[in-house]
Amino acid sequence: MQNRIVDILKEYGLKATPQRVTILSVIEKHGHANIDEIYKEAKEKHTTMSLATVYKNVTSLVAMKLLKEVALNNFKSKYEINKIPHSHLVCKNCGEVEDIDLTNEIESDASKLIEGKDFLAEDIELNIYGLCHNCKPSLT
Amino acid sequence: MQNRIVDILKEYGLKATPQRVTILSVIEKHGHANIDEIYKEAKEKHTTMSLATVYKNVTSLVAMKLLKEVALNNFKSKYEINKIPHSHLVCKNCGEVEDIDLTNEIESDASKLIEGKDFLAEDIELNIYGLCHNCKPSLT
DNA sequence: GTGTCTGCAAATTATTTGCACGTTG
DNA sequence: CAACGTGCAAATAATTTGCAGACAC
Repeated sequence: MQNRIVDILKEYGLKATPQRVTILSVIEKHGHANIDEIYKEAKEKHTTMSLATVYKNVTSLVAMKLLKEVALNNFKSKYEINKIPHSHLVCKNCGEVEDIDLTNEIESDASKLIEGKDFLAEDIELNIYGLCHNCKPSLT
Repeated sequence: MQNRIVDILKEYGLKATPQRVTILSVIEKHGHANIDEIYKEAKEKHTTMSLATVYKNVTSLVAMKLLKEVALNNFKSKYEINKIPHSHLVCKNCGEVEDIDLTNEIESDASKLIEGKDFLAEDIELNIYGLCHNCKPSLT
């Protein structure tokens, strides 16, 4: 598991420092995490971990597309491992993000939408905001 | 035009201060604007306008759903007048946002996606990231 | 007239940077 | 051992807050 991360980092020409590996494994474990969540949890493994290190790593890992930012209404951005396109269920109450499959249908509908527009589409992002299974009962 | 904004504010029980009306008309004029853009342009009409006033107004107008936040990867959130659901073309290079129609097809595909999930969907948000007509020629 | 709103300044929070030192490859 | 990465502290940027005076209604 850690080895897989180390291998991926090497592919990208990045040094597999323990801090960096920890940051990635925290994100992978949770699926999605914001800077503070990453910092808090990574610090448990690595008491010396600094917030600046989290920022620097997340920024560079996003730049090389190993991570992907998930910008959210009302909440701080979360970060996920960049994998095949998928969509998100976002809880308006607690900010939790859950992945769901992105069917090809949506991609093809999206390409219909931009037909005739002078725009070069690269990624499609579908976020569905609502209430997750935990928050729904208490708020409805 | 300004009158329409004044009427809407009254409906919402908000005082139609010149600052607030200006903020809304700046957003309406541009379609989408972030805090700094709103501030900069509103300040031209209203030399005394403070950034805190922009923040306070945007926050409360979003809370009462007259405005809607558009959180963006890599850029500061923009704000738009909250109108019927639609999608966005987001330029990765310059951050410009353009509206496109959200067809019902996408809504129905989205409801298929969440079928069987224990999640109460409220809004659907589709953002297509790529290069706008201005940035495309220089970057491809 | 009064309750809301503004503008300012200060406080808080978020993010970035520079640099000396440590570690990976 | 060379390049890269870390941790700390300081700098900068972003956002929020408190409060006194101004203004909408």
